[in-house]
Amino acid sequence: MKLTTRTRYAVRSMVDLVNQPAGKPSPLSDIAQRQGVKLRYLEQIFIRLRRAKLIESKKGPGGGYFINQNPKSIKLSEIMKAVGESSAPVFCVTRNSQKNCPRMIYCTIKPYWGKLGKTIDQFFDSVTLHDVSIKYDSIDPG
Amino acid sequence: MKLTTRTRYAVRSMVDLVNQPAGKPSPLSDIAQRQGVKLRYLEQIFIRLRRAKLIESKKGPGGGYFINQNPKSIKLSEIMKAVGESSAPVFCVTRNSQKNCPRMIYCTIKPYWGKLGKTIDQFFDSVTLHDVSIKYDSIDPG
DNA sequence: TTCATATCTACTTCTATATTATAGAGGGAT
DNA sequence: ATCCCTCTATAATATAGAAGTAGATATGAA
Repeated sequence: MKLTTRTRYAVRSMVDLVNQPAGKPSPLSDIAQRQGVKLRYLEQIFIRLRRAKLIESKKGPGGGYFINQNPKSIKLSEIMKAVGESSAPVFCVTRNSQKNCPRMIYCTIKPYWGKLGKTIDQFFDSVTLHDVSIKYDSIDPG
Repeated sequence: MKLTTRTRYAVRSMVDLVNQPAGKPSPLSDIAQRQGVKLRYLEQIFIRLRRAKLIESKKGPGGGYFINQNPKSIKLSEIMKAVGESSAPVFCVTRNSQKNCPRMIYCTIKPYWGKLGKTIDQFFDSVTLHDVSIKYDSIDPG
């Protein structure tokens, strides 16, 4: 049950942006260097983030990417969605592809995969960009 | 966040075994046919399940695989573990590989990936083979 | 006009998963 | 004893999707 690097880089880069001076664009090359990620790869990720309106961009010298909203208002689930990561643990629990599985009528397992997907969804919905940007205080020892 | 086919086939095949006459070995070729999975692939999965003592085997004519314990006592987490699926969403939250990530000292995200992993773990720990073998009664509409 | 930046499209490489293949070991039946 | 059925083990190959690379273009500030 691994996350893709696209997702991980996306979250890391968003945290990186949060830590930059507010309103000041960061060139992607700087972000790539700070995060130790190849610029060309990060480009593709940032285009998605921008299209999802999670970040804004400014072209030309002095340009770059920046966040123009409160990190507390951005959920991880939005970042996931922007870069195309799905929480569905199997293909058959997403709405579109239900019809493709010939077992769906009598499959006794599927409802549990659905539950798992929802559990994961709830996690991503409950954690904000702000949360993952600050030092974690372990309240519950779970 | 997809499950591998190895995991899915493992769970499906275990359910298949539950539905066979108790104590009577099922030849793997039959299971493969019923499940629509290639025998050669299923062989590898079943060896792992047997090594984990989740199932037993009998060689020779009339032999095959069978379950010799209560499906209520087998957790999905045991099946996952047997076939090598991990709930860790990123490599750095498993104990062994912690040392490999140079960011672990100051990374503010990692604790949340750890939490996600635990959440997934809890799910797999809370669902038994019996659960996924019977028709699901949706009690909570969540 | 020049340069720094983002944006877009396409292509290549890589790797884990999935699949196939080959050989062997054990055991029941005749 | 021999045969065939079954599991067991390991190796080789194929595939798909992720990861990474490249080239060309658009935009805007100085």
